[in-house]
Amino acid sequence: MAVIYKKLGEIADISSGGTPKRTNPAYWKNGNIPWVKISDIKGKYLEKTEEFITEEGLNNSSAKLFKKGTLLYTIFATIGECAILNIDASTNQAIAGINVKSEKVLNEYLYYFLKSIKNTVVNTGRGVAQNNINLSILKNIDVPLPEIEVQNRIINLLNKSNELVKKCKAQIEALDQLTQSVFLEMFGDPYKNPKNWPVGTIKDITLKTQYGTSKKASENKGKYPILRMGNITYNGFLDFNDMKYIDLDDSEAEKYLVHKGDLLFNRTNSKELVGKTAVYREELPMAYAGYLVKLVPNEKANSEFISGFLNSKYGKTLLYSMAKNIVGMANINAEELKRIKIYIPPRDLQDKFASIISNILERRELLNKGLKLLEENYNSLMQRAFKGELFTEEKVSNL
DNA sequence: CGCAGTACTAGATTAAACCA
DNA sequence: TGGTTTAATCTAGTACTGCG
Repeated sequence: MAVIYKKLGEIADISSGGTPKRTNPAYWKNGNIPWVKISDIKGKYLEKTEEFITEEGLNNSSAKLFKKGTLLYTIFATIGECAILNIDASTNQAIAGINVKSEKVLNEYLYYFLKSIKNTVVNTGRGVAQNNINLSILKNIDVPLPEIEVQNRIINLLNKSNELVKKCKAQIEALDQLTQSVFLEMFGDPYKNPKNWPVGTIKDITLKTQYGTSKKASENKGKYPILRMGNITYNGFLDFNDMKYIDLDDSEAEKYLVHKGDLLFNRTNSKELVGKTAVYREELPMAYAGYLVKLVPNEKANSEFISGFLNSKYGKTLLYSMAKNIVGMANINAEELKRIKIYIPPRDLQDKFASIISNILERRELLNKGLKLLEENYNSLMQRAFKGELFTEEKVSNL
């Protein structure tokens, strides 16, 4: 039996909102009507917003009030994000509200369907500086409409698959937390130093520091991949997606290559991100850019320990307070980095910590691979479900 | 004349280049 | 090396324009 298709415009009312004048405080001050912006759309359900507008603002602008249960769909700048309203709220013109009016369509079903065609919709976007799609594109989308029972099956299946993805992410998150708690357990609170380790500065455990190369990197040409600030994550990992390349002659290679066991430190960035620190754990050396500092520890320290220290809550707070914030950019130079006070536990204990970390990282790697599979599975289920490959009317009636 | 559509403006943030 | 300036990018918000 062929699945019936209907236009989204036939099964739902679709309209977008508009922003009340920001210059009129009467529209915004002390408002109690939730105001949804694109950045509020994060998960499947939208529970709360950052801003609110007033009754007056709602009535004197093209802002519209959408009821709980409305599907929100972003149509401007960031296209194709989608969520189900779990509260009554108003939106701006970047977000369309889709109100299902046919009882033959389940809200969640439509939600998953819209997610499954995101790429197609995004590609229809037009615009000079920013892309946008208009409401008629939305209204023209063909929606496959199987029986409610089939819709329910699809919803359940995708919910389950999505749940697995979420759980896996939570496990990875937990492992990252574990790194922190292992550090605290082994060495104690860095501020109180309950185990009375000798105290010194980072300088005492540093063999040398070196700024990276100021050569311009190229998109694809060059002997070495080059690490830039974006490659260090806030959590202290290296992200090798989005690499550029560079050539170094032999005399520069020594200075501007980072080797396994070295520490990388981001000296310039916005105040929050200054001091991002990660251990370089790869076998093959890479180049690194001038706004990163390479720190090679001496015999007293293992870079995993220093990284654990700087990535601890204490370390993050300290770095934040140290960053000199001038015209939006903040700095911590190599000298300041080396002046940071740090407790110095025995080297063998630090090495033990490093080997635990390496175990955790292995497990993390496995989980990441698993996560990738789960996500692929989720996406492929989504695609197949709406092509009618998973459930047909006959199959359901036989079950 | 109201409203949808979209070009334009602007702010926040991040990344990279520059210069003493 | 170190710090400041500039560029790029991403996203939110405003305000015309033209159509029904």
